[in-house]
Amino acid sequence: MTKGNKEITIYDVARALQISPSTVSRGLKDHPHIKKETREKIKALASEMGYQRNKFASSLRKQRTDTIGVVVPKLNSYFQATVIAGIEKITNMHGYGLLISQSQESGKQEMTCISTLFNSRVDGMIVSLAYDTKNMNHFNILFNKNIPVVFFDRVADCHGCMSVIIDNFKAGYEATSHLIEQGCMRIAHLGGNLLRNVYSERFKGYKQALTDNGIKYDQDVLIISELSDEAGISSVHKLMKMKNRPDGIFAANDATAVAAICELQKLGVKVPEEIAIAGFNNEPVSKVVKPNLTTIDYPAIDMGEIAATSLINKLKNTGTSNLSTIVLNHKLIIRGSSLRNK
Amino acid sequence: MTKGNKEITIYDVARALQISPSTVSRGLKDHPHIKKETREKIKALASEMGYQRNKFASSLRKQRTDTIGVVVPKLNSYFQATVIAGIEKITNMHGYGLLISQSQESGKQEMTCISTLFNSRVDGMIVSLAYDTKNMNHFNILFNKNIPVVFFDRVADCHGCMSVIIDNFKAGYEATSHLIEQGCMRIAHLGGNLLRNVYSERFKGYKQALTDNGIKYDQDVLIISELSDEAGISSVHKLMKMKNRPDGIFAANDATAVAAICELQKLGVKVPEEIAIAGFNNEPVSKVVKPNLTTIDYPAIDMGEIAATSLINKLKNTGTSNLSTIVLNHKLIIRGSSLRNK
DNA sequence: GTGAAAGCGCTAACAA
DNA sequence: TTGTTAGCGCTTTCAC
Repeated sequence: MTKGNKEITIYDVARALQISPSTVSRGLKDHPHIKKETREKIKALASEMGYQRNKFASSLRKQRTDTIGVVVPKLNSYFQATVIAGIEKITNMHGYGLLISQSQESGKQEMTCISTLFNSRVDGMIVSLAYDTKNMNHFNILFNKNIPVVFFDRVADCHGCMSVIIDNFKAGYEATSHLIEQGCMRIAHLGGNLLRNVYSERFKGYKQALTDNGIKYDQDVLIISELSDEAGISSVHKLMKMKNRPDGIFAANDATAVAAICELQKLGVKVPEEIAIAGFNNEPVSKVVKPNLTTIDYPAIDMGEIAATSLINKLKNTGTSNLSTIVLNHKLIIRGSSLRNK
Repeated sequence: MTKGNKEITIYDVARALQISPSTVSRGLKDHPHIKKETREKIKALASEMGYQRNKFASSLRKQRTDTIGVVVPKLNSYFQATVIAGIEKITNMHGYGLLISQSQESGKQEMTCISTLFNSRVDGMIVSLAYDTKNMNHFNILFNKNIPVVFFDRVADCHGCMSVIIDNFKAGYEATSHLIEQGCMRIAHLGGNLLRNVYSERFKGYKQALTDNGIKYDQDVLIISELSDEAGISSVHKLMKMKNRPDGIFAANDATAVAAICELQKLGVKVPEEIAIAGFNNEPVSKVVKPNLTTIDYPAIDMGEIAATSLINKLKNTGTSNLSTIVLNHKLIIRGSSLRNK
């Protein structure tokens, strides 16, 4: 478009057809007022002439962009990429474009993303919060203009935004209970920033499971980190140095759990015999590590599709758009890392 | 923007300042004809009033969108996400927006992506081809309108498009030579679609290394697949059924190599003693699998940055924008999966 | 150094 | 069922 031959406009089509531009405009979008015959003619000629709607003129006029912004912490996980595939599927179906950006887990970068997308005048946004986002002030520009936001996975409770999540409390409870069933008496938790719902809920579930099974919660074996590989490794060292070593670990994500397994093995500790381990997310790597990782599976593609559908419903004011939270099912996947020989 | 209070425009700023809209427009972009003093005043008030440039009006008028389209095969790899981070960094610096889409490794889906981005009137595009893209016809709409395209990693030679790649031939040669040095005499190759430069070059390098070391290339141990986990598994079965089993495997990506290692171990075959293995890409999983995977590392972030920089140079007609191919360095990372005890 | 004015291509209220 | 018309907000040529 920069240089090449000039674009075909509705005026060109109108002139060729000896009708008015507005009729062309209407015909192109199947406006019911236009005679079917005329519509067909318009569409046929338009496509023959290679007409492409000019989104800028249209957005300018309509005060809508038909574009949705997406902000995820990182793109490089199977989970996120799959959620996005789900979002893409739905938004494409409804003729929305997608502007995707990554906050790189940084609250500061997240502000930039939000503000960039805001300046691009997206109609709505789908967001999963960065690891260290402290408050939601940077969303105010959106709320002030009534730009709807749907959160998924890492959500926040604000301004009645919709959220799509799983029951992280229950999942944490189940993973921990499973470890207890396997005979663990002292279970460490490698958790994330408790500001994030996903991590605080998983932690609460963990604690509740301990309590319900008569095990005392011990703060010494709670290790909060950014849940990286390195964190997994250093956490293991910390735990192994204890006089009172844990015999189980529930990690809030797979990366940390996997790093922990590898490091434990390096230290000569047997998994699951000496320490049983469970992770979270069912990333593909959980099937590579030996023993395979017990973890929580949750439906990334559905999360994306549902988040997108909710947002579009809200934008179009159709469907049941005032649901505030949608909770999807998760599943505990039991594998070798936690299964003690029976 | 949909409903909320109306936007501030240059007219509002102009009125408040008792000057003309054109002066405001110029002042905002530091046009040299405007007195410095006036410029400052304009900018101060504009930001105070919360003015945001309307990109649609601007694009409509300028016939440029300041937006770049990106098409990658899949988002869910460390490599791709990192390339994109590199692209984002550069494009943000230059005030370009980014439209990202995934072809899901399907040539058909790739057509849709290209055409959607084309309809969004991106100024230029950065592309890594899908697994099974057969021809480049769907790029013609871009070439016809002089929309510049930069390819990275999975590139194609067409219309003088720029490409950012590594020397896949050399990398394949090195990986194979390394296996030979470790004593492998019969090396299988798990390759990808030879239509893709990356796979054909890796294959050629493999073949050349065999030849240079006096090993006869045997087509029986070349297995072409879509390089998935499943492909790794079934390939291993196929190879293990042979009377004349290979003692080494060079896989064209890490996923396949890792799946192969796991499956071999399941079958009771020792890696690297009985079969030495090398992969490609240095995905994080290569450090999880036991033994750790020997692989080729290449600079994803640089690839993204360089691709973006080249494209922007081309768009702005600055820099050395007529380079056709940029080749980055790669590195053979030797790990346990190929290291025979010495 | 600043302003007036035209127009980018589309949509929708209103008119016919 | 179709046409007329008035902008959406910005940029830029031309004039002063």
